[in-house]
Amino acid sequence: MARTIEAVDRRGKWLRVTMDDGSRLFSHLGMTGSWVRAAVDAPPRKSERAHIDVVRRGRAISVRYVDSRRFGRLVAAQRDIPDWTALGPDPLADGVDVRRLSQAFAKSRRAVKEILMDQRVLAGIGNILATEALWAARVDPRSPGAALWPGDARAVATGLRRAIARELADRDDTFFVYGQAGEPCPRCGTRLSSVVLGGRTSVYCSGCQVRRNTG
DNA sequence: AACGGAACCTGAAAGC
DNA sequence: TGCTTTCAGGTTCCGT
Repeated sequence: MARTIEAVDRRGKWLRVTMDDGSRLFSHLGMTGSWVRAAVDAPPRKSERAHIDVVRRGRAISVRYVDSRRFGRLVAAQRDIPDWTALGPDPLADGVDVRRLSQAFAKSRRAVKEILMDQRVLAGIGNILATEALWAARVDPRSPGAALWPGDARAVATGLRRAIARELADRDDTFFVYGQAGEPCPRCGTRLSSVVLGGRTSVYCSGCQVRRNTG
């Protein structure tokens, strides 16, 4: 029953644990999930959904999967699952390719923010990064992908890289516009607006994020 | 195929 | 104080 973990890797919001017998474990944290290390004999914490006991350098450790909202997923499989294989490039591991972004935008009339959050285009871009990147690029999140101007893909790519870098630096969860609707735009002072796209709140500045339109 | 909207869950915060 | 409503860092499903 005991197996040896051969590799742990991440792609976008998915984590993959590969065992020496080829079996795999996939984990997605959803909105509220987390993995927490604990003593093997520690009682389950609130909202604990699963646990894995491992031996590392001779010491037993328990890793607990906690997820109050239960949107996360934990999947055991013998091979890679479609949720994993369908993922686009990972921005950190593979970089953000301007041409790929540009092509994804060009072939879709969906709002640019929804395209950015499509995990097949880039893996791991969620509401925060998409919101921050479009603000940085001065692009209105409602703009149809196919209506973007030349140079927009590059600006959005740059915005994504910056937003990711900021998140990694972790300034105590401070964002330029995410969660700041009603506050002044840090760039031009206009009151930040909010609109729902694909069921997700999208904050943007009507003053400096220009809407691209077709025709 | 593509789009908007609801559904899936719980809990913290805001509103009354 | 306490009950109700709203909202949340994500994804999937369903009807049009």
